[in-house]
Amino acid sequence: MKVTIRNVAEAAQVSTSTVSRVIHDDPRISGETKRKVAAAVKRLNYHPHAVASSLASRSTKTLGIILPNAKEELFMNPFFIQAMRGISIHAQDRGYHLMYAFSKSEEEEVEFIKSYIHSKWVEGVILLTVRHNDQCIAYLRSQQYPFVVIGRPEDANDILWVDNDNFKAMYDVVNFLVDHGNREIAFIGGPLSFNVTLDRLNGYKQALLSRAIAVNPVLVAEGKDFTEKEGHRIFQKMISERIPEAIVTTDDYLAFGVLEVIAERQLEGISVVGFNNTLRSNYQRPTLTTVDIQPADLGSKAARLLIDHLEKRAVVFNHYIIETRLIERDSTTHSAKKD
Amino acid sequence: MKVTIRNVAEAAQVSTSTVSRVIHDDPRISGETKRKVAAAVKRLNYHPHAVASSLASRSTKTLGIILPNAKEELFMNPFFIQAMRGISIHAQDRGYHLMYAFSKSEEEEVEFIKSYIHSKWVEGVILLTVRHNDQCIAYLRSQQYPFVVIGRPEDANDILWVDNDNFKAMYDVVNFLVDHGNREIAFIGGPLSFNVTLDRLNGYKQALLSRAIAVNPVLVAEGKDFTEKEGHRIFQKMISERIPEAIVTTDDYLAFGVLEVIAERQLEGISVVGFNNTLRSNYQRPTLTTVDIQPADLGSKAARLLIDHLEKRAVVFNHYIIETRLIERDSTTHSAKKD
DNA sequence: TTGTAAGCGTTATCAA
DNA sequence: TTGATAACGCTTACAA
Repeated sequence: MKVTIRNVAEAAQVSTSTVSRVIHDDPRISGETKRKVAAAVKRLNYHPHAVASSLASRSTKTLGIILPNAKEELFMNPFFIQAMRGISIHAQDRGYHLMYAFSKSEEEEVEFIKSYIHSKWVEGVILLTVRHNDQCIAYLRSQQYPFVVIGRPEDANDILWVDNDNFKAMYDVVNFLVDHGNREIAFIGGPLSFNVTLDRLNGYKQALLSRAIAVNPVLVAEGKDFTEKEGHRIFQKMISERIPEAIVTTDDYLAFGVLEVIAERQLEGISVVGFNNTLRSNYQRPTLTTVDIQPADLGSKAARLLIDHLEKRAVVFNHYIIETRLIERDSTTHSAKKD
Repeated sequence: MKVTIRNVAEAAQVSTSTVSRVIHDDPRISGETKRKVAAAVKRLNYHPHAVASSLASRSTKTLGIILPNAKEELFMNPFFIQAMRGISIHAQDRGYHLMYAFSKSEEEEVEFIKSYIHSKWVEGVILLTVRHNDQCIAYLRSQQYPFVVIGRPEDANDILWVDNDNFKAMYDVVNFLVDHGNREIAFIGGPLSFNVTLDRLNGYKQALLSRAIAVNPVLVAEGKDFTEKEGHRIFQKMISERIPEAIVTTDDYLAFGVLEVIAERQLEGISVVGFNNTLRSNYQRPTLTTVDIQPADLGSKAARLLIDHLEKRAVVFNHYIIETRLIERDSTTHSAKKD
């Protein structure tokens, strides 16, 4: 019933090693036997047993993906599925398989990683997010296990990572706004303890500097989180001191909060820009101008980096920078029709 | 460096088979040796090599998930990531691993399935969608390979599947609308070639019947697809003949199209209900009343059904029905504030 | 260019 | 209750 390499060998009148070689396209095999074996493989409908092959060759060609412990909310964000898709596309091209697991807490994440590593199922791990003081990164690093993370980790040396250029992304956004005639531009970001926030804040400051606009501290605010509520609170407070011409934020949800205040106060002609191109940004009224971080690209490049590393290709980089894309919508045109 | 079962055996002064038994909690092992071995395992920090174990036991405890070839669009729908999450949660409890792959076309899907099956990596396959005349189902069936599908397949006999009760879901929606004083209720569905559509149409008809309301053929329409555009087209045509008091649809996007027409024509007091609780339904104005199909539940039960089957538990069912949940929002209250 | 045979790290069968 | 030992199906020195 079950056809093994042995059967093929017998059918083709060669040894099992020869069959193995033909299957792996070993160059030192004659065209003659190659044909003979290939024919037998076909005739018997033989397919190598991946598990056996993995055991013998000590290589599973499998990567593991850890999905973060997250509130339902997080999965409303297409980021994850898109990143997983990007990873899958690249992994396929390189002949790698993918395993995944959702966790319920950060500790559980580490447990999964341990189980992946110890059981020797996966040869490398892909982390889809970086946390402050990330336990997973700490563990993987301590084990010297190959892994890549999406997002720039705190200590990026000797670690594989993929991220957007958050400085440049925000730098470009601010320039875009200045080009459109805005000078008083506010910045509302998440906690500055995140690299992302810091990078974007720096991009904001540098862009103003480059256009010879002074940074007004009153127009720069750090949020406690990335929520709509927080965006609302911050902007409400801000306008009691000064009403800017435009606001850049580090997250669509912060921007939604800002838009709410604008609607409530019936402020006019104020531009707002978000980050992440969330689904909602396109259905919000007005639709929100936002920065797409290209999650599928992030995923695909992460897979590439990790596989290159596993296969010890001449890896020049330990990271990739993925281009972002500004998506212009109504929140920066002031031509939004009022429903 | 690498510690194997052999090392543990030597350290504990027993045979490898004894170690293996202890690890698998074989009942016929004395407490004494059990302790001895456990100690050695701990001391040496031994972890079984999953690949070797799989080969010997002929069981990988791994399931494969095929993600459909889909337009970007589809992944805006949280269904997939939620279903994958549900699958993961259950699989973890049962000690199963998961592999996944995105495909670019239906043929490629079949190729993935073949590769999963032939390589013997996975013991069963989970399909997240059913197509009309589904090639994947046809192939898996022809190979007699264990699989489960989310959605009711065309020939549901001898197949494992998980689905909502689409008849009942729509039946309840219509009753809800009747309870709220509506009598002229229209139905706008996708192609009737889909079981889903048919089931929901039947639920609609039966509910009207039960409330002694005649079905008006003018108020029943079949769409060519599930798009916003199609919903718009159909409803526009429908109101040229007759304006209903309420509309039920088989998909949020169809409902969005209907809402558009309502806004354009400034019709008032018309209720609209969608299906799937898409992200957008909650940000649309008015927010859309819709039926949540509980994707995580669908996933989790799919995993359960498949694993039960693989482990040959006394499986009474070849399917599970997942409850739906009606989410009431502004589109059925007529109290929506107009932005 | 091909074959022989020793692993790869477990589990399972059989015997004790 | 435990131990030998032969699988599991393939890869890979090493030999020829």
